[in-house]
Amino acid sequence: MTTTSHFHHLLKKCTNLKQLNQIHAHLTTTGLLHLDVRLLGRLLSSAATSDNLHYTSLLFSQLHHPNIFFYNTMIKAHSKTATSLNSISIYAQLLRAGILPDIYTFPLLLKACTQVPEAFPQGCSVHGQAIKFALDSYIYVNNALIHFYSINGHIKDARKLFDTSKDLDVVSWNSMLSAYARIGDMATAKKLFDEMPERNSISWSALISGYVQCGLSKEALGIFLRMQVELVKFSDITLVSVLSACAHLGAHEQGKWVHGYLKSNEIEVSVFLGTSLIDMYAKCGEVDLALDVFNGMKERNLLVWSTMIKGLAMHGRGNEALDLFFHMEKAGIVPDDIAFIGVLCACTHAGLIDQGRQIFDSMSSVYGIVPKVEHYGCMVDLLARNGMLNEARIIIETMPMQPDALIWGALMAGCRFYQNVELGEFVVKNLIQLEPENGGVYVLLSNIYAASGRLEDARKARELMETTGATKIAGCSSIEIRGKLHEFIVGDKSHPQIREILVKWEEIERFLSLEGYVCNKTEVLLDIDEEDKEHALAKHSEKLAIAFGLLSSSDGVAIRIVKNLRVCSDCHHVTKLISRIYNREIVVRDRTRFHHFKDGKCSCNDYW
DNA sequence: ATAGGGTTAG
Repeated sequence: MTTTSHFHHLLKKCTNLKQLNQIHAHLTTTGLLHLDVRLLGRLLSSAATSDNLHYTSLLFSQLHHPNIFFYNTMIKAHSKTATSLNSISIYAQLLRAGILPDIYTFPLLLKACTQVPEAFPQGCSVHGQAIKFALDSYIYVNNALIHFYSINGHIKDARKLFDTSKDLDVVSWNSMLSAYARIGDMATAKKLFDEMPERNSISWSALISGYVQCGLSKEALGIFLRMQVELVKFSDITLVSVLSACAHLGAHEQGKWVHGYLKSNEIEVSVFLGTSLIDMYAKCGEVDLALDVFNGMKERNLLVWSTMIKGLAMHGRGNEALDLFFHMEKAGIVPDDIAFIGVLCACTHAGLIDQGRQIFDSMSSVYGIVPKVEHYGCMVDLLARNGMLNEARIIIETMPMQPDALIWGALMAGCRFYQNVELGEFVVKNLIQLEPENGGVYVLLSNIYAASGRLEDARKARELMETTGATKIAGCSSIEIRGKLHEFIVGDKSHPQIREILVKWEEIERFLSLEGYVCNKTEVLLDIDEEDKEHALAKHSEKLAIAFGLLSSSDGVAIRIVKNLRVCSDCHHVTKLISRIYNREIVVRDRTRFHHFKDGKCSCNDYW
C-alpha cells in the first residue's frame, strides 16, 4: 500500500519522459500497475503533461475500459498541440463508447478549439453539445465558453453568457475584462475592473497589458504603481507588459527598476522577460545594457535574436547587427519576415547596399519568404538614403503591391537630403492622394513650392490644408527625471516649471549665438514627420525637453528624450552644439531611430 | 486523479 502511494508521489512530480518510462517499466514488472488502476491514470496524466503525445496515446490504448477521466486526460493531451482538433474525435469516440462527458470535458474541448483559429464552428458545436448534456451553465464550462467567444472576437456572445450567468467568479470577470482589453475597449475593461467583487493578480495583469496594447503605456505604468501600493503580488507575466510600457515611453529608470527587481529576487530571465528587457534597454537608448542581457541569456529563440538585431539597427550599429544575424543563421535559427526587417534596417544605417540587396534576395531564394511592402520599404530606404533616388523610385513603381505612405516617406527623406525638389514634388503628390487627411503632407508640399520660388502655389497648398480640415500631429517630447515622465507638447506652456525652462532656453540661445549659430529657417524641404515650421522653430518640443533636462539633472548624466516625430534639421544641429557647449551626452529617440549626441557630433552622421 | 483567466519583436 505504501509503495503505491510512493509511486503516486513520484509520478506526480515527474514530467520527464525517460523517468516516466523507467517508472512504467518498474510498475509493469512488479505487477503494481495491474493492482492499482489509479497508478495507470496517474501515469497517463503525467505523460500528458510531459507533452509526449505518442507515449500518452500508447498508454491510453492499453486501457481496456477507459472511464471519463482517461478520456479527459487524452483530450487535454491533444488540446495543447497543433493538431488539437483531434480531441474532437476523441470526444466522438467517448460518445460511441457510451460514456457521458462531464464538466471537465467541455472546457478542454473549447481550449482545443481556441488553439486553431479557424475552429470557430467546431467550438460552436461543442457549445451545442454542452447544452445538450445540460452542462453549459456550470461555472467551469460557462467560463470556458466566455473565453472561447471572446478569443474569436464574438464579444457580444461572451457578454450574453456573462450577463445571464448566475454563477460568476474572478475567472469569469477576468475573461470578460481581457476580452474588452483585447479589442481595445479600455473604458469598458476599466469599468469591469472597478466593479469586480474580487480581484486577483491576473485581473491587474490583464488591465495593464490591455493598456500597453492600446498604446496607453502611461496608464499601464500608473496601474502597476497602484498594484504595488496595494501590495498585490505580480508575476513575470505582469513585468513583461510593464517592460513593454517602459520601452514605448522610454521610461529608462522604471525599466531599470524592473531589471533590478528581477536581479535582487533572483528571478530567472525567461525568453519572454529577456526579449522585453532587451527591447526596453534598446528603446531607452542603452543598447549596451541590452547586449548584456542578450549575452547572459541561456535560451534564445528567434524573437530574442531579432529584438537584439533590431535594437542595434535602431542605434545605427549596422555592422554589429549584421554580424548577429549571421551568427543567428549559424545557430540554426530560421529568420522570419520580421527578422528580415531588422537586418535590412541595419544595412540601411550602415550603408551596406550590396549586403542589403543580397539579404533581400536571400529572403525569397533561401527562405521562401515573400517580401511584403515593409521589405520593399527597407530597400527604398536603403537606396534613397545612399543617393540612389531613381533606383528607389523604380522599386516603388515595379513592386507587386500598392505603395503606402511609409514607403513614399522613405523616398521623401532621400529627396530632402539630396535636395531633389522635382522628385520631391512628385512624391508629395502621391502622398496627398494616399493620405489627404494628413496635414503634414500639405505643409511639405507648401515648403517644396516655397523653396522653388513658387510662392503662390505654396500659399494654395496651405489653404488646401485648411479647407480639407487636415490636421497635423503635434510634436511631443518626453523626458524621465527621477522616475517621473515629463511631457512637452509644441506650443504648450502647462509645465509647472515653464518659466525656468524658458529662462534656461534663453541662456542656451546666448551660448548658441556665441558659437555662431543662426536659426535655420531656410531649410528647403520639410519632412512630413517633422513639426510644423509655422510654429516658432525655437519652441520645438525637444528644445524645451532639453532645457528641462539640463535644469533637472546633474553633470555627467545623459539626457534622454523620446520624440513622437522626426527631429528637424534645425533641432538636430542645435542639439549637436548643445552637447558640446554643455559637455553633455544627449540621446534622442525619434520616430524611427536613435541619435546619440556627443561632443558636437551625432551617431546618425547627419542622415536620418 | 481531472477545468477555466493575464505573455514579447515591425
